[in-house]
Order: sequence, then structure tokens, then C-alpha cells
Amino acid sequence: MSRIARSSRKVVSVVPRSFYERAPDVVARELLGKLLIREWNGERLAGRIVEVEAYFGTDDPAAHAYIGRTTRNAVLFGPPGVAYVYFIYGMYYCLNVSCEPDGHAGCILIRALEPIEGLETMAALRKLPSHPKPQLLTSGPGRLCQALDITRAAHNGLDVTDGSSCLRIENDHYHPEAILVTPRIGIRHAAELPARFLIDKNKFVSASR
DNA sequence: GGAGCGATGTCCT
DNA sequence: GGACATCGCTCCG
Repeated sequence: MSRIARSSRKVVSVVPRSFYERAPDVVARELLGKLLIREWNGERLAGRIVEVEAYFGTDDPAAHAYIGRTTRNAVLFGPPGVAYVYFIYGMYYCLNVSCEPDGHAGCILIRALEPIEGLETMAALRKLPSHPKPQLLTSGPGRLCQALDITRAAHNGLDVTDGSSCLRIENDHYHPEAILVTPRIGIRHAAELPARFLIDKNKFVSASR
């Protein structure tokens, strides 16, 4: 059985572009459990994606793509598997990944991670004391961008399907046991649409308001 | 532990 | 000029 024991250690690989070339709700559900990797000053920061939201294209009143293509949201209309980072409320960044084929808008908002590697560095980047409650590190879209030092200037337009990218998404073949679907959080328009996906019973999903 | 609110930059009308 | 896919701090029970 040693042969099985060896092969049970699955290969970790970057999630390919074809994964993102589909509808936002499909991609969102399947992104749960994947790893977000950030190479920061030679250190590897990593977290498991435990909460996401799907944003559709020009038909979705809550989506940035709703108003049509502009300089700010151009990434959404480009190829899939690209980071869309925007600045919100004068203080925070939010990380999305574009999906749908090139020319069609759509994205996934990464809302929460379960921190896996580099927790002390994340705490420092969040300006929290050493050994904080880990839930404070990456539970929330603004928080996780701060914890991984993700900014619009550095990361908007970055290819997350490139294995050499400082920001990428990998698959270690973890499968969530149960997934919950709820309405999206913090939006005015189309607030009733069930497009928020989260891993059931995971302690690192963001608190809803 | 929950509701209320202020901070603050960027984009679009 | 106003909206905004947020967060952390108050104040109150």
C-alpha cells in the first residue's frame, strides 16, 4: 500500500485559464477550496478561498461591468484568469478574478480566505499585534488584500494563471464538504440574487452585516 | 454582541 | 456632487 500512500499526495498545480472561461456562478462555486498564493518579498503567503461572490456582465446592476467598458473596468472585458483590483471607500482594495471568454465581462470577488502560510507577515501587513485571532487576518475582501499586500497599482491586470506570477491561484485538490449559497453582501442593486458562495461551517467566512 | 457612523480616494454623470 | 462589492471604532444594552 506504500504505492497508494505515495500517490495520495496530489500534485499542486496552477489553475489554468480554461477554468475561468465559464459563467461567473460556475467558476465561483468551484473556486471554493482553491489556494490563493502571494509571493511577497521572497516569502510565500497562502490562504484557502472560503467565500466568493459572482458578478455577471452588463446585465448585472451590481457589477462594475454594468455601465459598459471604461478605463477602470477594462480588465473585466478582457481574457479570463486576470486579476481585477479596485479601490473602495477611500481605504481598501478588493480582489476579483475575471471570467467568461475574452470580450465578455464577468468576475469573481474573493471575499475571505482561511490563512495557511505566512500568518505572522499577514498580521504585520494588517498592522495587528503578533498572534492575533486568525479570523482577523483574511476574513473580508478589504482585509485579505491588506494581509497579502494586494493593490491596484501592483496587481490589477495580472495573470493569475501564470505559475511565475507573484499572485496566482493553485489547486491542491481539496474539496469542500458542503457549500452554502446566499445573496451578495454590501450591495444596493440586485441584492436579492443568490450569488455568494461559501464553505459551510468554515470559521473564516466574513461576518455579514 | 450588535447597531450606528465616520474615514477617505476614485470614478462617473 | 454623489455613490461606493469596507472596516473598525464607538456607544448601548
